[in-house]
Amino acid sequence: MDAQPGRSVTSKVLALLDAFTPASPALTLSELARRAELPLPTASRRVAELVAWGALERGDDGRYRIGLRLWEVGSLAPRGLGLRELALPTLEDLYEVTHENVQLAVRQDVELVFIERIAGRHAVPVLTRVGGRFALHATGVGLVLLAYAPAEVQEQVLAAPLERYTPLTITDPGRLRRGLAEVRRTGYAISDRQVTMDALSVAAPIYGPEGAVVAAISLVVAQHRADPVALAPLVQAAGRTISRSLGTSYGSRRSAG
Amino acid sequence: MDAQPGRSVTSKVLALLDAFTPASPALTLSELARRAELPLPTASRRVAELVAWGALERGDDGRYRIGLRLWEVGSLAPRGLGLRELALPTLEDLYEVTHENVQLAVRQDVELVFIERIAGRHAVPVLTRVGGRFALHATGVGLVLLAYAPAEVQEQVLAAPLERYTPLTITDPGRLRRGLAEVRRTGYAISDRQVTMDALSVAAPIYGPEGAVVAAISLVVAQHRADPVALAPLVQAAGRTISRSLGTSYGSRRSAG
DNA sequence: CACGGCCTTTCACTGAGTGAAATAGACGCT
DNA sequence: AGCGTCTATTTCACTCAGTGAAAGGCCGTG
Repeated sequence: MDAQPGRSVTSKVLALLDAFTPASPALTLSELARRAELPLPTASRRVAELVAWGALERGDDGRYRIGLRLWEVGSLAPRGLGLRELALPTLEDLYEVTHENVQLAVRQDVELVFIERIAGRHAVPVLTRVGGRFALHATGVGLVLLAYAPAEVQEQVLAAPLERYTPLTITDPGRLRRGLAEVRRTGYAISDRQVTMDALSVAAPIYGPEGAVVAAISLVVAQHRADPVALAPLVQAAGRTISRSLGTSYGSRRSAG
Repeated sequence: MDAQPGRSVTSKVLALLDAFTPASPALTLSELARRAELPLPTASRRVAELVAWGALERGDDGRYRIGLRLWEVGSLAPRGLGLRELALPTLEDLYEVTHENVQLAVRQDVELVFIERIAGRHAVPVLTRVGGRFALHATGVGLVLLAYAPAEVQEQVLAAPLERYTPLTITDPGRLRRGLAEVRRTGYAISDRQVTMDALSVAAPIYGPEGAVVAAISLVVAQHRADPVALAPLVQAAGRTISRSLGTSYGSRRSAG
C-alpha cells in the first residue's frame, strides 16, 4: 500500500459497504474498489467473502447489490425496525385522522435518518426515502431532533454552513438557535416551506424510557392546507402515545456518537 | 487459535453480526465472543471497529445492539425495502378490501424471509416478524416460493426432515411434492392450519422482469372465516399488480444461493 | 484473432492480527 | 477500606492472513 500503509481489514470491509448509497445501490467490482479506495484484487477478495456470507448479492448484470442477509441483520437495529414496529400503529392512526404524510425519524450524528413513512397516494409527494438521510436544520423532525440533541451536536450543526433548500430555509445560526429554543418551549416544531416550497411539516418529539428524545414524528402537509399550529396538538399526542409504548419495551441506548 | 487456525478477519466480523438474532438482539461482549467463537480480546478489537463505524451500538446497559448505520445500509437491499416500497401500495389495497393480515416474503436459500406485514389490529395474531425467517414447507408464502424454486432447492428441502408445527403440517415428502405441483397448476397456495391451528393462509407468486418468481404475497385469515379458495383470485390479482410494477423498476438479480 | 475491459489467481513478502498474560474497572460482600 | 470476582482492555513478541505486482482467464467487439 502507498498512501495508507496498514488500514485494518475490518475498515476495508466496512468501506465496501459504505460504497452503497441510495443513489448507487448497484455497483460493479471496479466501482466498488474505487469508492472504497481499495486496489482491485483486494476488493475482489473481500467482496467474495461478503457474497459468500450474503451481505452482498451479485445480480445477473454482474453488479453487486446489498444482500438480503444484511437487510435481515439490519432489521434487528432497535432504532430501525424495532422502533418502527412499536410506532406503526400510532403512525397509522395519525394517517387515518389526517390522510397526510406521516414520518418517523431518528438522529444519527448531525443528520437524521427516516425510519418510516406513511404516504397516502393523495398526499403531498415528499422527497424523502425510508433509510435515507437529511440535514437537521430544515425539516420539522430535524428541528425537533436538533432542539433536544446534546449541546455539542447543536454547536457542531450551528458551526457548519447551513445549506439552503428554499428562500425560506433558515441559514442564519443565530436565528436557528432562537428557533430551537422556541421548539423546546412549545414542544413542537414547524418547518414552513423550508425544504420545498410545496410543503410544510409539523413535528413532535418521542421520548425514550430515560426521558431523552430518541425520535421525532411529523405530519407533512401541502403548503396551502390547514393551519400548522392547529395540527401540533395532534402530532404531539401521537408522539406521547409512542413514547408511552417505548417505556415498556424499548431497550435503552446511548445517543449516537 | 485451536480448531480453526487462520479464519479470515472478514469471517470473524461477519460471525459477530451473525450472533445477533431476533431472539437475542442485545449481547454483551462475552456473549458475542462465545457466539462468534472468538477469543475475547479478538472480539473486543473487532467490536470496537464495528462500533466506530456504526454497525453496532453500545447501550447504556453495556450490551451491544445492531446500529442504525447497518440498518441504513441494509435498507438498500433490493429484495428488502426496495421490494417493500414497490409492493406497499398494493399490500395496503389488499388490506383495505379484506382487513386481514397481509404478508410479503422472499426466499433465501431453503428458508423464507418476511419483508413486510400489514396487520390490522382486529386480524388474527401471527407469529411472524418482519425480517424474520421461517421454513418453506408450511406457510402459504413458503409453499409458493418452494413451488417455483430451482429444482435443487426443492430437493434439498424434500430431503431434509420436515418440521411439524401442527397435526396438519405436511411432513411427508411425497405429499409435499404433489402439493407443490398443485400450486404450480393453480397458481396459488393454501396453507390450512399447517402453521398454527388458528389460521390459514392463501398465497400467490410475484414475478420479476425475467419471469422468475421473486417473492410471494399472502393473506392470513382466522381458520373459521371465509373460504380460502374464494380469496385466491384476490391474492393472485395483487401478486400480478406487484409483478407489473416490478417489471418497470426492479433491477435484475440471481436467485439466492 | 488480436485487442481491451474486467475480474481472478499466483507467488513471495510483510505487517495487521493474534494469543497469553498483565492490567484496569466495576460491583458486591464483609 | 480491603478483598474477591467478573468483565473488558492493553501490552508484547510472534506469525500467518492479507498484500501488491504481475500473470492469467474470460468475455465481447472490431
